[in-house]
Amino acid sequence: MDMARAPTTFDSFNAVAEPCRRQVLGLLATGELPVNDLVNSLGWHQPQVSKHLRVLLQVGLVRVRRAGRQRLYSINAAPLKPIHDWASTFEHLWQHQLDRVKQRAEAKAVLMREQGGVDRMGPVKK
Amino acid sequence: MDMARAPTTFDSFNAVAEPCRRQVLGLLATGELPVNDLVNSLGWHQPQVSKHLRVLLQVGLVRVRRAGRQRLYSINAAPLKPIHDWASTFEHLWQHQLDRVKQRAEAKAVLMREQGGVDRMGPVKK
DNA sequence: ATATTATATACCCATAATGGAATATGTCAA
DNA sequence: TTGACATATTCCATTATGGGTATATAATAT
Repeated sequence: MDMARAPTTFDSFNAVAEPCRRQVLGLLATGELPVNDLVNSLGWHQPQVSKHLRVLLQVGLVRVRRAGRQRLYSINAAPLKPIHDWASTFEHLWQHQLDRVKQRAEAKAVLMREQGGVDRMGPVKK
Repeated sequence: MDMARAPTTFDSFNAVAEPCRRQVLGLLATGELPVNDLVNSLGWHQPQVSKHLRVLLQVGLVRVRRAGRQRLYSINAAPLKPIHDWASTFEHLWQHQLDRVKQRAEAKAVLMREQGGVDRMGPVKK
């Protein structure tokens, strides 16, 4: 009865979920750019670029400045911080997981050294 | 002519764009939980919870384990790392921005101390 | 076998997003 | 003014979401 899905302009999480928009931000990370440069770098149709920029603008991830007949877009990374912070909340969890993977790998390495086995699953032939 | 929007199950970026799903992950961060516990904690309808869990499962953000007639869901944070890493790419940008804000605040504070002015915009009365 | 509990799926609806193509707006030049 | 260039907006078709409600499936208890 209400929204089908949070609009892309709802917050930076939604705006950035679209891979295209992440690409745009990636390019803008190097500095201010006019729309046409983005169009050329990305190889997309100009309206598409403008539309993605509009979404980014609405969530405050980019700023615009007019220079003659072009509009120079620049990044404003601040709204990405909440995303980073939120993900950080879970950092210890994937660390542990990676640790476990690493430990298992090391344990295997030890076994190999001890028994001179081969790095392969299954029982080791005696 | 193709996808209207990347499916929520496309990657963790999209899965996590939905605030509800972040809530679920938040609860699971404390440990394995059966669906019903989530339903009670969140106060949503059970099918809704199951559906969100399904999306999280498809992008690998949760694992399931059967225990009798219940299914115990646990978090698997690994797919959040790419999000964290991606955001980190821009960290220096929002740092700078924050630094600039802080610097401006400090500069203002200095002026206030020097001239005993009031924290207000506009020209300072001589 | 049947009832009960726990969870998943199917169906409906309103909303909206994406890319493409065409067109509008705005700015500068001649 | 007219034309060329830079960018934005509108319209279209396709796709899929998320909530609600009803129902299916699975496991346990009686």
